[in-house]
Amino acid sequence: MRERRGAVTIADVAARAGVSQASVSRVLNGKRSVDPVIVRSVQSAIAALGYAPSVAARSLVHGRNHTVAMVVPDLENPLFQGILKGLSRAAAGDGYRVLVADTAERIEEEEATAIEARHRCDALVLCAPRMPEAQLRRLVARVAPVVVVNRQLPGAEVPIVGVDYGRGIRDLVEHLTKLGHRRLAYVSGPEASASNAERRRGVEEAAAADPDVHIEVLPGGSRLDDGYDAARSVLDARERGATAVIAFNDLVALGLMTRLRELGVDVPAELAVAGFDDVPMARFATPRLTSMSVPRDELGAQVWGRLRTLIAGGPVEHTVLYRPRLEVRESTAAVVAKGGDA
Amino acid sequence: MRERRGAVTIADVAARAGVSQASVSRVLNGKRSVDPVIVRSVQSAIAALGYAPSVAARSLVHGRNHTVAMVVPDLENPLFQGILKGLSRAAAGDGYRVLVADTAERIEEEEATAIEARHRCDALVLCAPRMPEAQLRRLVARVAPVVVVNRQLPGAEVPIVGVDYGRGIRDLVEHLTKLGHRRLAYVSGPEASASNAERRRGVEEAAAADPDVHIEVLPGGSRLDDGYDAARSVLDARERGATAVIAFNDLVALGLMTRLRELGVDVPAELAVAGFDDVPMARFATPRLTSMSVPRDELGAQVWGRLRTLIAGGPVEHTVLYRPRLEVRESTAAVVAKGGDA
DNA sequence: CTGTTAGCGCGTTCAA
DNA sequence: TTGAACGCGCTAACAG
Repeated sequence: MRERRGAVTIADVAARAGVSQASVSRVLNGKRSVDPVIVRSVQSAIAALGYAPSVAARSLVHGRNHTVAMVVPDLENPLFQGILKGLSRAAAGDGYRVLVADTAERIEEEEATAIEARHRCDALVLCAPRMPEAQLRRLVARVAPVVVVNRQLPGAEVPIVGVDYGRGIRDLVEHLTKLGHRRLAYVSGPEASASNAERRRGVEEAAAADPDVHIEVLPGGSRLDDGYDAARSVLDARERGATAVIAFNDLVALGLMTRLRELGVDVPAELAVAGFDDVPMARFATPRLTSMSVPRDELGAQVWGRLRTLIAGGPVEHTVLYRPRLEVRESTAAVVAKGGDA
Repeated sequence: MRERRGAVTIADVAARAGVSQASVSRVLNGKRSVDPVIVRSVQSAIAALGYAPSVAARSLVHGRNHTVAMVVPDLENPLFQGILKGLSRAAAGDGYRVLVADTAERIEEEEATAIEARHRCDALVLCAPRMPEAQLRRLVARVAPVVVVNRQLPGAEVPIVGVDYGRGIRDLVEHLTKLGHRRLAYVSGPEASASNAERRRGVEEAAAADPDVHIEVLPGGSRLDDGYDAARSVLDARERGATAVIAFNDLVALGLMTRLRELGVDVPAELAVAGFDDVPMARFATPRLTSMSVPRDELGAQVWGRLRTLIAGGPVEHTVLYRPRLEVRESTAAVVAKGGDA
């Protein structure tokens, strides 16, 4: 791009090598058989002139960019960061690059951003946890090829790569109930977030599966501050008998633990706390945070695999959901008989 | 891109509106004055056909992509994440998008990656903290327009946006000496890192400025684990009289504090700890981590400003270095008279 | 003010 | 095997 006017073109190479442009093109693309003599002269001409093919011209001819875009609401989110990293590295292996289209949380601009990004790229990765489902369906049909991250979209012709949050939550609840916890609290994530909805479903299923288990849902958020601020309502829940808390994600859990420590609440002795995502910091918290591990980079690699198939004209591959892995650490311990409460 | 063969082109619009392609083009670009009647008919044709201009064709004609690439060694790094975010949002405001070129720590491929990325874009942002200076100089000249992040490059014709690490460290040392600390330790970052070198220079200058102050340099790294592992040597330094530690960055500081807590060393009573970068978690650590705040997003915005000027054919603007701001928190406190040591 | 023409740089027929 | 010619979709001259 921005080939400073007068950049060396294939014509210059052809002239210097004394052959036609077509021959140069063939050498460049290894097409057909070309006389070895010509090959050499072309190659040396290329080297001498420092020629590099014009990406723009190639794109125009092929209708392909070798670029894909990833649409995200917030680059701050560790999950998306991991996916971006995994995606960009995997794609690079196939000569593709990744464009970031950060919508800065403006979900009303998400659709337009996606469409615009699609015009510049061969395919899209859509991370739109809060876009209304109907809108997402329409969008997906319009911008194909596309891979959707972390959302269910029943019946839609689109590959989905994500995390089985429901399953993760159920596994986490099981871990806690095995430790003797019966009354739990779930500090939820952003209201409209699809992955939060899945977690809540997991919470409900877990509660429904065992009549002894009760899970209270508390408002929360997705960041450190949200967890910090949720301490108040968490402690209220504790008054009502809760002995363990599951946070929407690790950031919330870490923020919560910070506040609890300030308030002199001992984790896990007085209250067990668990997070979700297993961010690096989880292992370094005090106490070390029990969490559900999600293979962030691997998700990105899987996304690329699906995308690549689509770009090559292949079929919509099956949805793949990673089952989070329980990482038991210090923040969750067996429930302790508790004195004087109702 | 990937205009499915047979996408609607400007010719279709022209035909439907009963005008020439040139007229359509004019309407599209608001060039010259066009008969309002034609404008309307073209617009309705565009709407009816759902026409969207081909980015590839435009790029070929203009020699511009409206895309810039950011080359980074590691997307995991909070600083680069912040810059990417700030850059991508600022660039979006001018209709530009950002391509990420993650070199996956392979510094030997950095140059090739940068050149390749440059072919797809109108300009480059180079984050190459470990690239040898001579190589960087050559590269910068070759891929212009380009902005360099977080490195000094005396005499080179390139805008630089960065952080004044030396100044930051000196301010931090001053903070500690005011608290009565005289013997400090600096847990350094990656060996070849330019920003680590600047920090070390800051350390030396601070020590040179005050004969009473001694600063010992310890090996370290850039991640949580590195800080955790550095605890051993930090404690050795403490045996030698050090009462305060400055870590390469917050991650290292946080990892270090985790280990210290495990070992029963009280921060800040027995040892003061300070970090650098002021990542969100710093405020939520226990104790809350004193750190030097760096405006990550703002850096990205500044980078875009410089890049935009360059793309528009403007001059190489002055280097801008942000002076980190001291955020005093709980992890640093006044030195306490210490009993029985040498 | 509008239409015609000529490329932008490359890949790809189709003859030779 | 090679080269000439055309077209990808669009914009910028130049006439009219």
